[in-house]
Amino acid sequence: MRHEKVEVIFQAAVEVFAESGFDQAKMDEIAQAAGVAKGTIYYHFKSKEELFVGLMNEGMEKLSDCVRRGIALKKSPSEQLEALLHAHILFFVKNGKLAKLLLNEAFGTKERQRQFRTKIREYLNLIESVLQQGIEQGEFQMAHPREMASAIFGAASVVVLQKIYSLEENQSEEIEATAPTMIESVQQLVFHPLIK
Amino acid sequence: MRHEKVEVIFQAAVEVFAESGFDQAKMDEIAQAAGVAKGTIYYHFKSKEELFVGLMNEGMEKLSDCVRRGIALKKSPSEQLEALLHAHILFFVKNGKLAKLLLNEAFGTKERQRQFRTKIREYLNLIESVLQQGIEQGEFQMAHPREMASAIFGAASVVVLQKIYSLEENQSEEIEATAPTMIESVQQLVFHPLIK
Amino acid sequence: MRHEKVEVIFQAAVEVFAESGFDQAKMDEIAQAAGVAKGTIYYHFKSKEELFVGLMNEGMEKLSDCVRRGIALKKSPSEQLEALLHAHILFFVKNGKLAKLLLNEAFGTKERQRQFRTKIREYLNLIESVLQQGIEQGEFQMAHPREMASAIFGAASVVVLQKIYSLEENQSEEIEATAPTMIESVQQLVFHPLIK
Amino acid sequence: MRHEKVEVIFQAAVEVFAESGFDQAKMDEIAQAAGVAKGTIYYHFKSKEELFVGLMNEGMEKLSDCVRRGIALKKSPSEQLEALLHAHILFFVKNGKLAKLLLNEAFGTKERQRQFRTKIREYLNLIESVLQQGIEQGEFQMAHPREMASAIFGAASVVVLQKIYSLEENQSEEIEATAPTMIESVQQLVFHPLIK
DNA sequence: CATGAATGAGATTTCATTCAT
DNA sequence: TATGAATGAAATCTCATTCAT
Repeated sequence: MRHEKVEVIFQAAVEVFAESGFDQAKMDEIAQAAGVAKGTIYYHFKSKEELFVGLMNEGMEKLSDCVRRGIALKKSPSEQLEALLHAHILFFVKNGKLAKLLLNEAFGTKERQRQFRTKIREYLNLIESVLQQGIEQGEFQMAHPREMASAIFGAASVVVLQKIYSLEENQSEEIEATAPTMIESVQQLVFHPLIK
Repeated sequence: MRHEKVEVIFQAAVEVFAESGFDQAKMDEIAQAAGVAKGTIYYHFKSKEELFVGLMNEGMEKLSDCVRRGIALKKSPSEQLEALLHAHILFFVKNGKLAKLLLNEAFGTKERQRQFRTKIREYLNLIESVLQQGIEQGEFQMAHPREMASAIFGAASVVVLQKIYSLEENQSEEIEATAPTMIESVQQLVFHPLIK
Repeated sequence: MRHEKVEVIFQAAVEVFAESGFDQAKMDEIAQAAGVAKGTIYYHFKSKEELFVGLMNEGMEKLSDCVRRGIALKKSPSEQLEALLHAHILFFVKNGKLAKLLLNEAFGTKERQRQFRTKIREYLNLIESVLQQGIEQGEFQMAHPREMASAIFGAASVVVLQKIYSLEENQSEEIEATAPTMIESVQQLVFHPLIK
Repeated sequence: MRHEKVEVIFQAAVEVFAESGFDQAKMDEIAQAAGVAKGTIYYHFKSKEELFVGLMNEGMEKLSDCVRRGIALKKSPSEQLEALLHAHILFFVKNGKLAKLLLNEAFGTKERQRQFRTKIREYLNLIESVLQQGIEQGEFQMAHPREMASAIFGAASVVVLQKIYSLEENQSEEIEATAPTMIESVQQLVFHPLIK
């Protein structure tokens, strides 16, 4: 298993990065949150950037794993897509910090952001491959699966993000209770026409 | 009309903020890009934050106006929604800088980000009101119009953002040519089931 | 003329660098000695290294100028060499700080040290050219003028350095009074055999 | 005999200190070069400074011994001085690392540097005593043997140092081949007038 | 004896902001 | 109005030293 201190630092770093964003996050704050000395972080990570990238990779990895597991149980592409949306939203609901980081830090021209987008690109490819299979098997019909993947990713992500922040402003914390509502909405968007 | 220098500063600031994000953007850089002295910015704006907020407000204002104009021409809610998506995507395609800022800086706990989200909230209300009207007039059918508004906003925004960055990485600049593809995809997502 | 603050910073920097060496010299200390804020140094110099290199270049320039002026008045190579030694030692006596920096920081593999040695190399070439002329005009006789230049440079420099530090340890400050002694010694070394 | 690990650490430390200077030398680097853990160095040496001082003392000791052995074989002061120069230069040629440390770290106000200079002072006394004997026995003639000792020391040391670095820049490694040239030059400087 | 993870004091550098001109 | 030199608070990162194992 990973070194104990590294784990603690990771935990703290997610919190702080998610709360403040990369630039506003202070290594001091992360150290304090982790209950270690600042130097300890630098003993285990070469730089703030490396710590961040490690975090991101792990986060995207977990999201991917989680979604893949959800998909694996299903046969047909439409069931798989349904499971994908379900898993994606639930994951973000349970890992709100990562959701925040995702939209806060995924776009931009810095190296760390490019690395991040590479991981997102991989995740989008996963979505796209489900769509593609649906098309091939005659279940789905669409002209641009790549764009559709982005759109679905955006819908499912922003729905959760927006909910997180609006609940935060009302100081309400019961986001998990709203998960079904969000899942239902995105699934309707994808599977049923809005128009009667 | 607005003071000439203010206009120049605004122009430069959008560029720089979009390219670097709020924190990494340097007042020096903005001043240089605007061709004025750093002091001049502070003569017209109280702080970096105020400059940013001014920018955001103006940007969201423009987006709102643009979308409202698109809607105004249409009668039925479904036509209005179609026009809204069309206008939204086209606006982001033509104002990529704002699109970048939107997702880069909209989420977070800093005061400027909260102000930003207030504007986004207003824009989401606009979308929601179209959905609501559709429901009332029996055109649309959905359980959670608020969540649906977020989802649609996310889909339309992320589709453009993802395209912008993927084209940038290929050093291709013809994003305008891809607008129809993106519009078509999001409109299908909203109006037609993916499933045959 | 050079900017006033730049001059002040230069002055202070020579003191501090000479006293502590490059690594032990603190920018804080230089700022305090100069009576400016630390940021001011960085407004005028990109880095500690750049400040140091600026200093070195100026110092070696002055030494070169001083020696060249001494030489210019003389006709024969032997008179020129005599004047060179005289000027060199007197310069180091009057600019002890530079003398310290010279031997403290001229050797090493860091970039700043390489730059420094380039300047020293130029200065050694000056000495060598006097020796060379002396050989060509039949005044001097030696097999290896390049090595001889180094040796003469070392003799004249170390004599002063050693004196500076030995006086410092006795807390005596009258180094100027000892200049003739040193000049005489080195000139004897160069022009007269030790052996009767 | 000295503890095995201590020997290894000493070896590594000379390398690293010579390459980087005292301040830039990292204990980590020394430990790695020695193939021991960092803690091990601290088991054998109280501090970085103590390690350095130990090194210096040993180095100057060796130089002294070497030169003394050279002198011991000769009778007359002039032959002794000749042997001294020969031994000094050869020692620096074979122990370039020490030569580098000598000029890099001998001057300065830090405690370790003062200790270092004490050793150098002793060595200068050795040179001076040869000169003094020469004067007393009527072989030499000079007004200031102390200054002359410094000058000779400087000449012999800088000649080698300058050669070391100039060969390094040309990535040539055959310094040993140039030893006779250097010895000849310094001996001419000391024993024969440059002037015909 | 030996280790290497952990520490924390302290250094360099950045940059929003101010203010005298 | 406009300027840009000056500021200083604050952030990242380094590394000698310690100490539990």
